[in-house]
Amino acid sequence: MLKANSRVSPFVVERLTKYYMYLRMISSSTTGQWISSKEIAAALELTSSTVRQDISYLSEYKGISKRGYHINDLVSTLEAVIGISTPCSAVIIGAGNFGRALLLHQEFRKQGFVITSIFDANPQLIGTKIDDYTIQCISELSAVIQKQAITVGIVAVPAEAAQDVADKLVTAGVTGILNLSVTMLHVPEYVALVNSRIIIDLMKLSFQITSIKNNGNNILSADEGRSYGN
Amino acid sequence: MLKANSRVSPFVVERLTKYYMYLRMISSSTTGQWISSKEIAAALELTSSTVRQDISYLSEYKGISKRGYHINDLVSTLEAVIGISTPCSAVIIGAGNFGRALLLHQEFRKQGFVITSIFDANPQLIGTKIDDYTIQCISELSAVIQKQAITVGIVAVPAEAAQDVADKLVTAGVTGILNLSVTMLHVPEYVALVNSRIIIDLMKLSFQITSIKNNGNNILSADEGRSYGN
DNA sequence: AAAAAATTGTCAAATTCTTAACGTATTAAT
DNA sequence: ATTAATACGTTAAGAATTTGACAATTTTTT
Repeated sequence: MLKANSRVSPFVVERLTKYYMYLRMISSSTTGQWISSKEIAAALELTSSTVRQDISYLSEYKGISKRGYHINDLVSTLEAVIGISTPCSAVIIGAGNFGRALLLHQEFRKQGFVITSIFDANPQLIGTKIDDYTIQCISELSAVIQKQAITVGIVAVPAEAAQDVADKLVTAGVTGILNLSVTMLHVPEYVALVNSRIIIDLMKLSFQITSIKNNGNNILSADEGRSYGN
Repeated sequence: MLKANSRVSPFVVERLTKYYMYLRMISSSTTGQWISSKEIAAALELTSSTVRQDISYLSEYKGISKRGYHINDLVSTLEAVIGISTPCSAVIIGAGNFGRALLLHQEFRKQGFVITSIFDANPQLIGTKIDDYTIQCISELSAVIQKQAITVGIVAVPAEAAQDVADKLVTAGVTGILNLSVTMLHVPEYVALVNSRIIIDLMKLSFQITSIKNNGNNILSADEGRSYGN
Protein backbone atom coordinates (compact mmCIF):
# COMPACT_ATOMS: atom_id res chain seq x y z
CA MET A 1 0.00 0.00 0.00
CA LEU A 2 2.40 2.53 1.31
CA LYS A 3 6.10 2.47 0.74
CA ALA A 4 7.81 0.20 3.22
CA ASN A 5 9.16 1.72 6.43
CA SER A 6 7.92 5.15 5.52
CA ARG A 7 6.49 7.22 8.30
CA VAL A 8 3.94 9.46 6.73
CA SER A 9 3.48 12.86 8.23
CA PRO A 10 0.01 14.10 9.13
CA PHE A 11 0.44 16.76 6.48
CA VAL A 12 0.75 14.17 3.80
CA VAL A 13 -2.25 12.25 5.10
CA GLU A 14 -4.34 15.38 5.13
CA ARG A 15 -3.43 16.15 1.56
CA LEU A 16 -3.93 12.60 0.35
CA THR A 17 -7.49 12.70 1.64
CA LYS A 18 -7.98 15.96 -0.20
CA TYR A 19 -6.67 14.51 -3.41
CA TYR A 20 -9.12 11.69 -2.97
CA MET A 21 -12.07 14.03 -2.43
CA TYR A 22 -11.08 16.22 -5.31
CA LEU A 23 -10.52 13.37 -7.74
CA ARG A 24 -13.77 11.76 -6.81
CA MET A 25 -15.51 15.02 -7.45
CA ILE A 26 -14.03 15.58 -10.88
CA SER A 27 -14.28 11.94 -11.92
CA SER A 28 -18.07 12.26 -12.09
CA SER A 29 -17.92 15.21 -14.42
CA THR A 30 -16.10 13.61 -17.32
CA THR A 31 -13.21 15.91 -18.07
CA GLY A 32 -10.93 13.17 -19.26
CA GLN A 33 -9.15 10.16 -17.89
CA TRP A 34 -5.89 11.76 -16.89
CA ILE A 35 -4.78 14.51 -14.57
CA SER A 36 -1.38 16.05 -13.93
CA SER A 37 0.22 17.03 -10.65
CA LYS A 38 0.06 20.57 -11.93
CA GLU A 39 -3.70 20.47 -12.33
CA ILE A 40 -4.26 18.95 -8.91
CA ALA A 41 -1.95 21.54 -7.41
CA ALA A 42 -3.82 24.39 -9.06
CA ALA A 43 -7.18 23.16 -7.81
CA LEU A 44 -6.01 22.69 -4.23
CA GLU A 45 -3.63 25.63 -4.08
CA LEU A 46 -0.45 23.62 -3.69
CA THR A 47 2.73 23.23 -5.69
CA SER A 48 2.97 20.43 -8.20
CA SER A 49 6.12 19.29 -6.44
CA THR A 50 4.23 18.68 -3.23
CA VAL A 51 1.57 16.73 -5.08
CA ARG A 52 4.11 14.52 -6.80
CA GLN A 53 5.98 13.83 -3.62
CA ASP A 54 2.81 12.97 -1.74
CA ILE A 55 1.67 10.59 -4.42
CA SER A 56 5.09 8.98 -4.48
CA TYR A 57 4.35 7.63 -1.00
CA LEU A 58 1.84 5.32 -2.63
CA SER A 59 4.10 2.47 -3.57
CA GLU A 60 1.54 0.76 -5.72
CA TYR A 61 0.81 3.64 -7.94
CA LYS A 62 2.91 5.27 -10.60
CA GLY A 63 2.10 8.17 -12.82
CA ILE A 64 3.06 8.20 -16.46
CA SER A 65 5.34 10.71 -18.05
CA LYS A 66 3.64 13.19 -20.32
CA ARG A 67 0.19 12.01 -19.26
CA GLY A 68 0.02 12.32 -15.53
CA TYR A 69 -2.10 10.15 -13.28
CA HIS A 70 -4.99 7.95 -14.30
CA ILE A 71 -7.83 9.42 -12.30
CA ASN A 72 -9.78 6.26 -11.54
CA ASP A 73 -6.71 4.22 -10.75
CA LEU A 74 -5.44 6.86 -8.39
CA VAL A 75 -8.84 7.05 -6.71
CA SER A 76 -8.83 3.29 -6.18
CA THR A 77 -5.34 3.34 -4.77
CA LEU A 78 -6.18 6.15 -2.39
CA GLU A 79 -9.34 4.34 -1.40
CA ALA A 80 -7.31 1.31 -0.43
CA VAL A 81 -4.67 3.28 1.39
CA ILE A 82 -7.13 5.41 3.30
CA GLY A 83 -9.19 2.35 4.01
CA ILE A 84 -12.43 3.62 2.53
CA SER A 85 -12.96 0.40 0.63
CA THR A 86 -13.67 -1.56 3.78
CA PRO A 87 -16.83 -0.15 5.37
CA CYS A 88 -16.40 0.92 8.92
CA SER A 89 -18.98 0.63 11.69
CA ALA A 90 -19.36 3.49 14.11
CA VAL A 91 -21.44 4.61 17.04
CA ILE A 92 -22.24 8.12 18.17
CA ILE A 93 -22.16 9.02 21.83
CA GLY A 94 -24.19 12.09 22.64
CA ALA A 95 -27.63 12.71 21.20
CA GLY A 96 -27.51 16.48 21.37
CA ASN A 97 -27.98 18.57 18.28
CA PHE A 98 -24.57 17.71 17.05
CA GLY A 99 -24.88 13.99 17.53
CA ARG A 100 -28.24 13.97 15.81
CA ALA A 101 -26.96 15.92 12.85
CA LEU A 102 -24.11 13.51 12.37
CA LEU A 103 -26.42 10.56 12.65
CA LEU A 104 -28.49 11.90 9.77
CA HIS A 105 -25.56 13.13 7.71
CA GLN A 106 -25.81 11.38 4.37
CA GLU A 107 -22.18 11.93 3.49
CA PHE A 108 -21.08 9.46 6.15
CA ARG A 109 -22.74 6.56 4.43
CA LYS A 110 -21.37 7.65 1.09
CA GLN A 111 -17.88 7.48 2.55
CA GLY A 112 -18.40 4.00 3.90
CA PHE A 113 -19.07 4.81 7.52
CA VAL A 114 -22.07 2.94 8.85
CA ILE A 115 -23.48 4.34 12.03
CA THR A 116 -25.20 1.59 13.92
CA SER A 117 -26.30 3.20 17.19
CA ILE A 118 -26.52 6.41 19.15
CA PHE A 119 -26.12 6.66 22.91
CA ASP A 120 -26.86 9.24 25.56
CA ALA A 121 -26.77 9.52 29.35
CA ASN A 122 -29.94 11.57 29.73
CA PRO A 123 -32.75 9.27 30.97
CA GLN A 124 -35.36 11.43 29.28
CA LEU A 125 -33.84 10.80 25.87
CA ILE A 126 -33.29 7.08 26.23
CA GLY A 127 -35.80 5.09 24.27
CA THR A 128 -36.86 8.00 22.06
CA LYS A 129 -36.30 7.73 18.33
CA ILE A 130 -34.34 9.69 15.76
CA ASP A 131 -35.27 8.50 12.32
CA ASP A 132 -34.92 4.72 12.63
CA TYR A 133 -32.54 4.86 15.55
CA THR A 134 -33.55 4.43 19.16
CA ILE A 135 -31.38 6.32 21.59
CA GLN A 136 -29.72 3.83 23.89
CA CYS A 137 -28.40 4.21 27.39
CA ILE A 138 -24.69 4.76 27.68
CA SER A 139 -24.47 1.90 30.12
CA GLU A 140 -24.99 -0.44 27.18
CA LEU A 141 -22.18 1.09 25.17
CA SER A 142 -19.54 -1.54 25.95
CA ALA A 143 -21.82 -4.44 25.28
CA VAL A 144 -22.96 -3.08 21.93
CA ILE A 145 -19.44 -2.29 20.78
CA GLN A 146 -18.26 -5.77 21.63
CA LYS A 147 -21.22 -7.62 20.24
CA GLN A 148 -21.31 -5.70 16.98
CA ALA A 149 -17.53 -5.32 16.65
CA ILE A 150 -17.76 -1.55 16.27
CA THR A 151 -14.49 0.04 15.26
CA VAL A 152 -15.14 3.76 15.59
CA GLY A 153 -16.62 5.92 18.33
CA ILE A 154 -17.76 9.46 17.60
CA VAL A 155 -17.65 11.50 20.78
CA ALA A 156 -20.24 14.28 20.75
CA VAL A 157 -20.79 14.82 24.45
CA PRO A 158 -20.06 17.86 26.63
CA ALA A 159 -16.42 18.47 27.56
CA GLU A 160 -16.78 17.19 31.12
CA ALA A 161 -17.95 13.76 30.02
CA ALA A 162 -15.67 13.29 27.03
CA GLN A 163 -12.65 11.62 28.60
CA ASP A 164 -14.86 9.21 30.47
CA VAL A 165 -16.61 8.20 27.25
CA ALA A 166 -13.27 7.85 25.49
CA ASP A 167 -12.02 5.52 28.22
CA LYS A 168 -15.12 3.40 27.88
CA LEU A 169 -14.65 3.24 24.11
CA VAL A 170 -11.02 2.21 24.41
CA THR A 171 -11.79 -0.46 26.98
CA ALA A 172 -14.59 -1.82 24.84
CA GLY A 173 -12.15 -2.13 21.98
CA VAL A 174 -12.68 0.52 19.33
CA THR A 175 -9.69 1.26 17.15
CA GLY A 176 -10.52 4.85 16.36
CA ILE A 177 -12.14 7.87 17.96
CA LEU A 178 -13.42 11.03 16.36
CA ASN A 179 -13.46 13.68 19.03
CA LEU A 180 -15.99 16.45 18.56
CA SER A 181 -15.93 17.67 22.12
CA VAL A 182 -13.95 20.69 23.20
CA THR A 183 -11.40 18.70 25.19
CA MET A 184 -8.06 17.05 24.79
CA LEU A 185 -8.62 13.31 24.87
CA HIS A 186 -5.93 10.95 26.04
CA VAL A 187 -5.90 7.53 24.41
CA PRO A 188 -3.33 4.75 24.02
CA GLU A 189 -0.95 4.75 21.07
CA TYR A 190 -2.78 1.92 19.34
CA VAL A 191 -6.02 3.85 19.08
CA ALA A 192 -6.39 6.37 16.27
CA LEU A 193 -7.63 9.75 17.37
CA VAL A 194 -8.74 12.69 15.28
CA ASN A 195 -9.94 15.90 16.80
CA SER A 196 -12.57 17.79 14.88
CA ARG A 197 -13.69 20.76 16.80
CA ILE A 198 -15.76 23.35 15.17
CA ILE A 199 -15.42 25.74 18.07
CA ILE A 200 -11.67 25.85 17.66
CA ASP A 201 -12.19 26.51 13.98
CA LEU A 202 -14.55 29.35 14.74
CA MET A 203 -11.91 30.85 16.98
CA LYS A 204 -9.30 30.56 14.30
CA LEU A 205 -11.69 32.38 12.04
CA SER A 206 -12.23 35.04 14.64
CA PHE A 207 -8.50 35.43 15.03
CA GLN A 208 -8.00 35.89 11.32
CA ILE A 209 -10.81 38.40 11.07
CA THR A 210 -9.34 40.37 13.95
CA SER A 211 -5.89 40.39 12.45
CA ILE A 212 -7.18 41.44 9.05
CA LYS A 213 -9.06 44.26 10.72
CA ASN A 214 -6.05 45.39 12.74
CA ASN A 215 -3.35 44.99 10.13
CA GLY A 216 -5.25 45.57 6.96
CA ASN A 217 -4.12 42.20 5.81
CA ASN A 218 -4.14 38.62 6.85
CA ILE A 219 -1.38 38.14 9.39
CA LEU A 220 -1.52 34.44 8.76
CA SER A 221 -0.06 32.38 6.09
CA ALA A 222 -3.07 30.83 4.43
CA ASP A 223 -4.99 28.35 6.53
CA GLU A 224 -4.60 25.60 4.02
CA GLY A 225 -2.78 25.02 0.84
CA ARG A 226 0.00 26.72 2.65
CA SER A 227 2.87 27.63 0.39
CA TYR A 228 5.91 28.66 2.29
CA GLY A 229 8.04 30.41 -0.22
CA ASN A 230 5.90 33.46 -0.86
CA MET B 1 -2.02 43.10 20.59
CA LEU B 2 0.46 41.01 18.78
CA LYS B 3 4.10 41.82 18.49
CA ALA B 4 4.74 44.28 15.69
CA ASN B 5 5.60 42.96 12.25
CA SER B 6 5.30 39.38 13.38
CA ARG B 7 3.71 36.97 11.00
CA VAL B 8 2.09 34.33 13.09
CA SER B 9 2.00 30.84 11.72
CA PRO B 10 -1.26 28.90 11.66
CA PHE B 11 0.31 26.48 14.10
CA VAL B 12 0.71 29.19 16.65
CA VAL B 13 -2.84 30.42 16.12
CA GLU B 14 -4.20 26.95 16.55
CA ARG B 15 -2.35 26.52 19.79
CA LEU B 16 -3.27 29.95 21.12
CA THR B 17 -6.93 29.08 20.70
CA LYS B 18 -6.31 25.85 22.57
CA TYR B 19 -4.63 27.67 25.41
CA TYR B 20 -7.64 29.90 25.56
CA MET B 21 -10.09 26.99 25.69
CA TYR B 22 -8.04 25.17 28.26
CA LEU B 23 -7.53 28.17 30.52
CA ARG B 24 -11.18 29.07 30.38
CA MET B 25 -12.01 25.54 31.36
CA ILE B 26 -9.72 25.43 34.36
CA SER B 27 -10.47 28.98 35.46
CA SER B 28 -13.96 27.91 36.48
CA SER B 29 -12.71 25.13 38.68
CA THR B 30 -10.64 27.17 41.08
CA THR B 31 -7.25 25.53 41.18
CA GLY B 32 -5.37 28.74 41.82
CA GLN B 33 -4.62 31.97 40.10
CA TRP B 34 -1.40 31.04 38.36
CA ILE B 35 -0.32 28.48 35.84
CA SER B 36 3.09 27.62 34.43
CA SER B 37 4.07 26.88 30.86
CA LYS B 38 4.94 23.42 32.12
CA GLU B 39 1.42 22.78 33.36
CA ILE B 40 -0.21 24.03 30.17
CA ALA B 41 2.20 21.91 28.16
CA ALA B 42 1.37 18.80 30.17
CA ALA B 43 -2.36 19.27 29.70
CA LEU B 44 -2.15 19.83 25.96
CA GLU B 45 0.70 17.43 25.21
CA LEU B 46 3.23 20.02 24.16
CA THR B 47 6.60 21.13 25.42
CA SER B 48 6.82 24.03 27.83
CA SER B 49 9.18 25.70 25.42
CA THR B 50 6.56 25.79 22.72
CA VAL B 51 4.03 27.23 25.13
CA ARG B 52 6.38 29.97 26.25
CA GLN B 53 7.31 30.88 22.74
CA ASP B 54 3.69 31.00 21.61
CA ILE B 55 2.72 33.23 24.49
CA SER B 56 5.68 35.48 23.79
CA TYR B 57 3.90 36.51 20.57
CA LEU B 58 1.41 38.34 22.74
CA SER B 59 3.19 41.63 23.17
CA GLU B 60 0.86 42.88 25.84
CA TYR B 61 1.25 40.00 28.16
CA LYS B 62 4.16 38.95 30.28
CA GLY B 63 4.50 36.04 32.60
CA ILE B 64 6.24 36.34 35.93
CA SER B 65 9.27 34.37 36.93
CA LYS B 66 8.70 31.72 39.52
CA ARG B 67 4.94 32.13 39.30
CA GLY B 68 4.02 31.64 35.71
CA TYR B 69 1.05 33.23 33.99
CA HIS B 70 -1.91 34.83 35.68
CA ILE B 71 -4.77 32.76 34.35
CA ASN B 72 -7.45 35.43 34.09
CA ASP B 73 -5.12 38.01 32.63
CA LEU B 74 -3.91 35.59 30.02
CA VAL B 75 -7.47 34.66 29.17
CA SER B 76 -8.36 38.32 28.70
CA THR B 77 -5.34 38.92 26.50
CA LEU B 78 -6.12 35.90 24.37
CA GLU B 79 -9.72 37.00 24.15
CA ALA B 80 -8.63 40.35 22.77
CA VAL B 81 -6.12 38.87 20.36
CA ILE B 82 -8.47 36.23 19.06
CA GLY B 83 -11.24 38.79 18.89
CA ILE B 84 -13.69 36.96 21.09
CA SER B 85 -14.39 40.04 23.14
CA THR B 86 -16.26 41.72 20.31
CA PRO B 87 -19.30 39.60 19.53
CA CYS B 88 -19.54 38.52 15.98
CA SER B 89 -22.71 38.18 13.94
CA ALA B 90 -23.05 35.23 11.63
CA VAL B 91 -25.50 33.60 9.26
CA ILE B 92 -25.79 29.96 8.27
CA ILE B 93 -26.40 29.01 4.69
CA GLY B 94 -27.88 25.56 4.32
CA ALA B 95 -30.66 24.28 6.53
CA GLY B 96 -29.81 20.61 6.24
CA ASN B 97 -29.07 18.54 9.31
CA PHE B 98 -25.73 20.14 9.69
CA GLY B 99 -26.90 23.70 9.41
CA ARG B 100 -29.68 23.04 11.88
CA ALA B 101 -27.34 21.49 14.38
CA LEU B 102 -25.02 24.46 14.22
CA LEU B 103 -27.91 26.86 14.59
CA LEU B 104 -28.88 25.19 17.83
CA HIS B 105 -25.35 24.67 19.07
CA GLN B 106 -25.15 26.43 22.41
CA GLU B 107 -21.39 26.69 22.39
CA PHE B 108 -21.51 29.25 19.59
CA ARG B 109 -23.28 31.79 21.74
CA LYS B 110 -20.96 31.10 24.62
CA GLN B 111 -18.05 31.98 22.38
CA GLY B 112 -19.59 35.23 21.26
CA PHE B 113 -20.91 34.19 17.88
CA VAL B 114 -24.47 35.35 17.38
CA ILE B 115 -26.27 33.59 14.60
CA THR B 116 -28.95 35.86 13.26
CA SER B 117 -30.43 33.95 10.33
CA ILE B 118 -30.44 30.72 8.40
CA PHE B 119 -30.93 30.43 4.64
CA ASP B 120 -31.71 27.69 2.19
CA ALA B 121 -32.49 27.31 -1.49
CA ASN B 122 -35.15 24.63 -1.15
CA PRO B 123 -38.60 26.25 -1.62
CA GLN B 124 -40.20 23.62 0.61
CA LEU B 125 -38.08 24.68 3.57
CA ILE B 126 -38.42 28.42 3.17
CA GLY B 127 -40.77 29.90 5.72
CA THR B 128 -40.60 26.90 8.05
CA LYS B 129 -39.23 27.37 11.52
CA ILE B 130 -36.35 25.96 13.49
CA ASP B 131 -36.63 27.02 17.09
CA ASP B 132 -37.17 30.77 16.81
CA TYR B 133 -35.60 31.07 13.37
CA THR B 134 -37.53 31.18 10.14
CA ILE B 135 -35.65 29.70 7.21
CA GLN B 136 -35.17 32.42 4.63
CA CYS B 137 -34.68 32.22 0.91
CA ILE B 138 -31.11 32.44 -0.27
CA SER B 139 -32.11 35.23 -2.64
CA GLU B 140 -32.38 37.47 0.40
CA LEU B 141 -28.90 36.63 1.62
CA SER B 142 -27.14 39.73 0.30
CA ALA B 143 -29.75 42.13 1.57
CA VAL B 144 -29.75 40.65 5.06
CA ILE B 145 -25.96 40.66 5.30
CA GLN B 146 -25.77 44.27 4.27
CA LYS B 147 -28.65 45.52 6.38
CA GLN B 148 -27.52 43.70 9.52
CA ALA B 149 -23.80 44.14 8.91
CA ILE B 150 -23.12 40.43 9.24
CA THR B 151 -19.45 39.58 9.40
CA VAL B 152 -19.36 35.79 9.14
CA GLY B 153 -20.97 33.29 6.80
CA ILE B 154 -21.14 29.62 7.71
CA VAL B 155 -21.37 27.54 4.55
CA ALA B 156 -23.23 24.30 5.15
CA VAL B 157 -24.53 23.54 1.67
CA PRO B 158 -23.71 20.65 -0.70
CA ALA B 159 -20.36 20.81 -2.49
CA GLU B 160 -21.85 21.88 -5.82
CA ALA B 161 -23.41 25.01 -4.39
CA ALA B 162 -20.61 26.03 -2.04
CA GLN B 163 -18.49 28.26 -4.26
CA ASP B 164 -21.55 30.09 -5.47
CA VAL B 165 -22.63 30.80 -1.91
CA ALA B 166 -19.12 31.89 -1.00
CA ASP B 167 -19.06 34.36 -3.90
CA LYS B 168 -22.38 35.80 -2.77
CA LEU B 169 -21.06 36.16 0.77
CA VAL B 170 -17.91 37.93 -0.37
CA THR B 171 -19.83 40.30 -2.62
CA ALA B 172 -22.26 41.07 0.17
CA GLY B 173 -19.32 42.00 2.34
CA VAL B 174 -18.62 39.37 4.99
CA THR B 175 -15.11 39.36 6.37
CA GLY B 176 -14.94 35.69 7.25
CA ILE B 177 -16.23 32.34 6.03
CA LEU B 178 -16.40 29.03 7.83
CA ASN B 179 -16.52 26.35 5.19
CA LEU B 180 -18.23 23.12 6.18
CA SER B 181 -18.77 21.85 2.68
CA VAL B 182 -16.53 19.30 1.08
CA THR B 183 -14.97 21.70 -1.41
CA MET B 184 -12.05 24.01 -1.75
CA LEU B 185 -13.40 27.54 -1.65
CA HIS B 186 -11.63 30.39 -3.36
CA VAL B 187 -11.95 33.79 -1.73
CA PRO B 188 -9.99 37.04 -1.92
CA GLU B 189 -7.03 37.63 0.38
CA TYR B 190 -8.94 40.07 2.54
CA VAL B 191 -11.55 37.52 3.54
CA ALA B 192 -10.69 35.08 6.31
CA LEU B 193 -11.42 31.46 5.48
CA VAL B 194 -11.35 28.42 7.69
CA ASN B 195 -12.20 24.99 6.45
CA SER B 196 -13.81 22.66 8.90
CA ARG B 197 -14.72 19.46 7.25
CA ILE B 198 -15.75 16.54 9.26
CA ILE B 199 -15.64 14.23 6.29
CA ILE B 200 -11.95 14.92 5.78
CA ASP B 201 -11.43 14.22 9.46
CA LEU B 202 -13.28 10.95 9.17
CA MET B 203 -11.00 9.99 6.32
CA LYS B 204 -7.94 10.86 8.31
CA LEU B 205 -9.29 8.62 11.02
CA SER B 206 -9.91 5.87 8.54
CA PHE B 207 -6.37 6.25 7.25
CA GLN B 208 -4.91 5.96 10.72
CA ILE B 209 -6.99 2.94 11.56
CA THR B 210 -5.92 1.27 8.35
CA SER B 211 -2.27 1.96 8.98
CA ILE B 212 -2.46 0.75 12.55
CA LYS B 213 -4.08 -2.43 11.29
CA ASN B 214 -1.48 -2.98 8.57
CA ASN B 215 1.63 -1.97 10.45
CA GLY B 216 0.71 -2.91 13.96
CA ASN B 217 1.36 0.65 14.94
CA ASN B 218 0.38 4.14 14.08
CA ILE B 219 2.28 5.12 10.97
CA LEU B 220 1.53 8.71 11.78
CA SER B 221 3.13 11.05 14.16
CA ALA B 222 0.36 12.06 16.53
CA ASP B 223 -2.45 14.08 15.04
CA GLU B 224 -2.00 16.90 17.46
CA GLY B 225 0.39 17.93 20.13
CA ARG B 226 2.96 16.83 17.69
CA SER B 227 6.42 16.63 19.16
CA TYR B 228 9.11 16.24 16.58
CA GLY B 229 12.06 15.06 18.54
CA ASN B 230 10.90 11.61 19.55
C1' DA C 1 13.68 9.29 -37.31
C1' DA C 2 14.98 13.06 -34.74
C1' DA C 3 13.78 16.94 -32.09
C1' DA C 4 10.67 19.25 -29.04
C1' DA C 5 7.49 19.28 -25.32
C1' DA C 6 5.43 17.72 -21.24
C1' DT C 7 5.40 15.38 -17.05
C1' DT C 8 6.98 12.14 -13.66
C1' DG C 9 10.08 10.71 -9.55
C1' DT C 10 13.74 12.03 -6.72
C1' DC C 11 17.22 14.59 -4.43
C1' DA C 12 18.88 18.33 -2.03
C1' DA C 13 18.40 23.10 -0.82
C1' DA C 14 15.42 26.41 1.31
C1' DT C 15 12.13 27.33 4.55
C1' DT C 16 9.58 26.76 8.62
C1' DC C 17 8.57 24.80 13.03
C1' DT C 18 9.97 22.91 17.48
C1' DT C 19 12.83 22.38 21.29
C1' DA C 20 16.80 22.51 24.23
C1' DA C 21 19.72 25.59 26.61
C1' DC C 22 20.87 29.49 29.04
C1' DG C 23 20.73 34.09 31.13
C1' DT C 24 17.70 36.72 34.07
C1' DA C 25 14.30 37.54 37.50
C1' DT C 26 11.53 36.43 41.37
C1' DT C 27 10.31 33.84 45.34
C1' DA C 28 11.36 30.79 49.18
C1' DA C 29 14.40 28.81 52.46
C1' DT C 30 18.26 28.70 55.43
C1' DA D 1 21.61 38.22 53.65
C1' DT D 2 22.85 34.52 51.04
C1' DT D 3 21.73 30.51 48.70
C1' DA D 4 18.61 27.50 46.28
C1' DA D 5 14.87 26.73 43.38
C1' DT D 6 11.59 27.86 39.95
C1' DA D 7 10.01 29.74 35.77
C1' DC D 8 10.09 33.15 32.22
C1' DG D 9 11.92 35.09 27.57
C1' DT D 10 15.07 34.50 23.97
C1' DT D 11 18.42 32.59 21.02
C1' DA D 12 20.13 29.27 18.25
C1' DA D 13 20.43 24.50 17.10
C1' DG D 14 17.87 20.62 15.50
C1' DA D 15 14.01 18.39 13.07
C1' DA D 16 10.51 18.36 9.67
C1' DT D 17 8.22 20.06 5.67
C1' DT D 18 8.04 22.21 1.27
C1' DT D 19 9.85 23.45 -3.02
C1' DG D 20 12.94 24.07 -6.91
C1' DA D 21 15.80 21.61 -10.06
C1' DC D 22 16.94 18.10 -13.05
C1' DA D 23 17.47 13.51 -15.16
C1' DA D 24 14.56 10.08 -17.16
C1' DT D 25 10.62 8.88 -19.86
C1' DT D 26 6.84 9.11 -22.85
C1' DT D 27 4.21 11.51 -26.31
C1' DT D 28 3.75 14.74 -30.07
C1' DT D 29 5.45 17.27 -33.84
C1' DT D 30 8.32 18.18 -37.70
